[in-house]
Amino acid sequence: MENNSNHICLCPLEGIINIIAKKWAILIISIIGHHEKIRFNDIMQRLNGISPKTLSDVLKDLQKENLIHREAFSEIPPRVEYSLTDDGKQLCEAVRPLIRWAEKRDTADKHRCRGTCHDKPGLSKKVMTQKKC
Amino acid sequence: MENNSNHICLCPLEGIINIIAKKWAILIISIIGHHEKIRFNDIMQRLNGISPKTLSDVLKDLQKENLIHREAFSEIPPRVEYSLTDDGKQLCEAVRPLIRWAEKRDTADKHRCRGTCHDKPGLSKKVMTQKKC
DNA sequence: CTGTATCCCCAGAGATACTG
DNA sequence: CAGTATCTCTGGGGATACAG
Repeated sequence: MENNSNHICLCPLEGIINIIAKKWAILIISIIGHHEKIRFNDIMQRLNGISPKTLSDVLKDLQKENLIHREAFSEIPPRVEYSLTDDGKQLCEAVRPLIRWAEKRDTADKHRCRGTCHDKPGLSKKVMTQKKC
Repeated sequence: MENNSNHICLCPLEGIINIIAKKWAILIISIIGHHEKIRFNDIMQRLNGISPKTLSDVLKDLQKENLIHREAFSEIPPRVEYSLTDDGKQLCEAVRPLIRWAEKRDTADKHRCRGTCHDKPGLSKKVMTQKKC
């Protein structure tokens, strides 16, 4: 790749960085993106170890960014379903190459993700430990 | 249906999150990716306000991740040139849809990027080609 | 020119307990 | 079930000065 003609403006990136740089945001977007609708606790379980507060925070952020949609049912017990907005779906798509790249890199380099995700030694603590692969 | 039929593996995401979630990482990757080689201070200027320490930190991270290549010349004054490795180039490609999405969103929504990136003081003309919004 | 070496600060992430 | 309410604490990021 060389200095190709298509320009790039880094300014918009500042915006998305505030979104995707959130530790859990991409994860959550991806998870919701792979379900039409998904409930709070389901997300939480899939994120293995996220605290409800953190999840709640990110969820609210994503709502504010108009990336996810929140639908609450006035039932007992309460039920809330999250889904992607159109913007969110587009983001999810845009993120997919990134995930592919990560997967390729991951398996090519060290086969980290081979069903042993639940006990990975020595991964940085910033990293979440996923259990399902 | 929520458990096994439709899952994606989020484990690889751990890796990339530690990379792209760094506030400046994607920016830097993109900047380097749009130059074959670029020097420390050039990056710094384009990042409008990053401190040398922060830049240095991220740069080292990216090196460690084998995403960028660092070539130092034993000259006086010293010269160091950064470029993307193959992995870095792939990442740069993978990130592009994200940037496009961000651009689209940006201009559609609020036109936040109104030329602010055009007039950073002290930028040389030759890099202005990429600064088009 | 290309970085280190320090010091500081606060937002983000976690843990836990509690509520509508 | 779906979240708040607190409290803590770490480390990323900034500023500044300095070194090779």
